[in-house]
Amino acid sequence: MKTFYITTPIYYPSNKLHIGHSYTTVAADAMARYKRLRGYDVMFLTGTDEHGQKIERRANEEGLSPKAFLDNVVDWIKDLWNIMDISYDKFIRTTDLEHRQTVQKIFKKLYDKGEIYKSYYEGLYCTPCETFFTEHQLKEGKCPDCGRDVEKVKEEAYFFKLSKYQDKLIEYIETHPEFIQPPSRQNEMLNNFLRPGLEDLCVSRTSFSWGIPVEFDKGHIVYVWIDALSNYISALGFMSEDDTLFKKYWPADVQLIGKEILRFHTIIWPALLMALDEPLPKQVFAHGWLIIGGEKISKSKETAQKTIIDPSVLVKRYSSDALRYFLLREVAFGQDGNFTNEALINRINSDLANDLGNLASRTVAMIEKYFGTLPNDQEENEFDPSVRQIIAENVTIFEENMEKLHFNIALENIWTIIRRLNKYIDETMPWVLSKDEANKPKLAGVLYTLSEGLRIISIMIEPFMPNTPQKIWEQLGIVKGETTSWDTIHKWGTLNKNVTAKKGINIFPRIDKEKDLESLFSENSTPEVAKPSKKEEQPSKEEITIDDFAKVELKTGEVIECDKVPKADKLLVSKIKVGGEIRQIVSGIAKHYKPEEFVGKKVIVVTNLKPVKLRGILSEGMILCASDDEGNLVSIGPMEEIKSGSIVK
RNA sequence: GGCGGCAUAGCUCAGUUGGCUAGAGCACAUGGUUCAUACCCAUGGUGUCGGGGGUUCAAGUCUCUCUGCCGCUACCA
Repeated sequence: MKTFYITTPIYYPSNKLHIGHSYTTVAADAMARYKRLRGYDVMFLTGTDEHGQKIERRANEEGLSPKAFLDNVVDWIKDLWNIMDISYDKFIRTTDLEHRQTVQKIFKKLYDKGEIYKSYYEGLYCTPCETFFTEHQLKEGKCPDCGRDVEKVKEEAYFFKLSKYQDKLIEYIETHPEFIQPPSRQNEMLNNFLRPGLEDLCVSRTSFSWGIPVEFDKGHIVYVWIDALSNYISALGFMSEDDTLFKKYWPADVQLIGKEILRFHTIIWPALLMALDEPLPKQVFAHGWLIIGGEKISKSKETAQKTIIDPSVLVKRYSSDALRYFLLREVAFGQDGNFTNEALINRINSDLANDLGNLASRTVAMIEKYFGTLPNDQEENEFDPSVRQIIAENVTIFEENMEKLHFNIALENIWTIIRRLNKYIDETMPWVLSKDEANKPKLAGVLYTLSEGLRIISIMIEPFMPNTPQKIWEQLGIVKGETTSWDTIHKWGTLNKNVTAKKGINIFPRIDKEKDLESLFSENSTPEVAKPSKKEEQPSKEEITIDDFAKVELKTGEVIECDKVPKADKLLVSKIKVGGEIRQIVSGIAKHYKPEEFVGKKVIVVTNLKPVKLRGILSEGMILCASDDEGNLVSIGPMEEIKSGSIVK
């Protein structure tokens, strides 16, 4: 039997998951279900990445041990996948004993092979500039900014020889165009990372303890790269006593990821596998993001506040089938797309209720009304050939699109069939046929075509909407089995002629959009509303004493001059009058302030910060700014008049 | 700044190797229909295919250039 191994990333459960995580997982699930229907032996893996400093800190905040904190979140996640009908075969947690052991073995093996070596965090350090540089950043062996000598600074750590794989990776990507999908991402990786050159990768830390210790050097913790990435093979028992699953399923057929982690999965991960002498996944597919509320300035906040993104709320309200359909239909897989509750309801109403639900409803109603059970005596009509042709064509294209993970087009193919059948009813006008007893065979033929069409549709939607097919089958008297297998969608006439229909509840009821959008919020006292999810809440820092704070010298000042730093997108260089002196400060605020509008601003300046050079320009201090997790930034100044140069404390 | 991508109907987008009157869905309008979930079917766009040059018998499709967005990347003390 052919195997199919598909993975999602393992999610970082420092908080609850949101619609974006559901998106990836639903896509993987649809693919897994599709392949199972096609007769593959499927392994579908998802899970959680549970180590690291942030988890440690979050658990602390909650007053729990990391493990106890994680168990709660993981239960929540599994519940979510349950109500979303995610049919994963295995859920891996990086805190699983088996995973921890495998990671230690992998680390050891790489170390023994000389792929990992102990060294020092050996930056080439320019002391005046306080900056680490890599070899190729240097200009003639000197600091590229100030031209002075650099020195090596050391800190003990383990390194993976990533640089060694640079050429192999380039060659692999160039000779395997299907490896990185969509193709546009290939250039990104080649141009930005591979061709400029790779540096060896630091794969251990000594700065935190919540993680997997390096077996032979306990002070070191395996850093995220090897810990998290190897889940894809540790889940299959790689390097364990029983590695039959690994032998059976590896290499993965598709690894789905969000585009933000492309680099790890197309450079570090393959390099690790090369170092282990294991084959690379056949494909890494980076899908886009669901944008909440969009980028449009005027509307963004309002829309974001009015968008519920907690998937469990949406599932309870609209059903998992509807949400799953929407996620994969609305946006081209691989591109970014907008997510709004309104768009969701629109899709449910027009595609699911009006087109599909209503087609089933009217078909069943007519069979029930005119026959109850269709007679054997059935006659074709002039429109049948074209219906059969549309179905045959779209079934074929559908399968091609599924192979390419073009879910939205695949769904469109199904809806082309649905529309054709709705049209077919108008063409054949069964209610007219029903008025003449002599037309009964013709009428039965029409209703059979509709039933058979619905049967085929119901099978095609199964990967996307696992609960809906059964509802259709029940109403058409179809029993899951031989007439619902995948192959039969190619065989027109599989359905027995004596279709017996029994009307049930509406498969997809229409939704009153206006009312629903309102109640979506009133019913949920604390709805999980949209917030850009890419940046997590800033964790609070360690407590400090007043003496620590006193080390910082803050003074008021005024911007008297401001210009863009050439060749830098984010930097502005300002002259700030602080009391009697004038300081030059470089700040990364060009995205938020135009130089001319920054002039005249009253600001607060950190005046005893060690000067550094940024882009070759001396910066003597720092301007205080506040920034939120949505990327907004404002400078902070005195609220009322006060003499320039006043101490702030 | 470097590399890459995108700009097509009110909205979301398709448009293979350049070739007949530029498409789909949604929304809107008109007509039809009543089996059905106020649904379905039909019809309806004068769209400068972002602006401007060029190649060609022929360009949304190739090339140059300008403009505007986006992604990755460096600089955010």
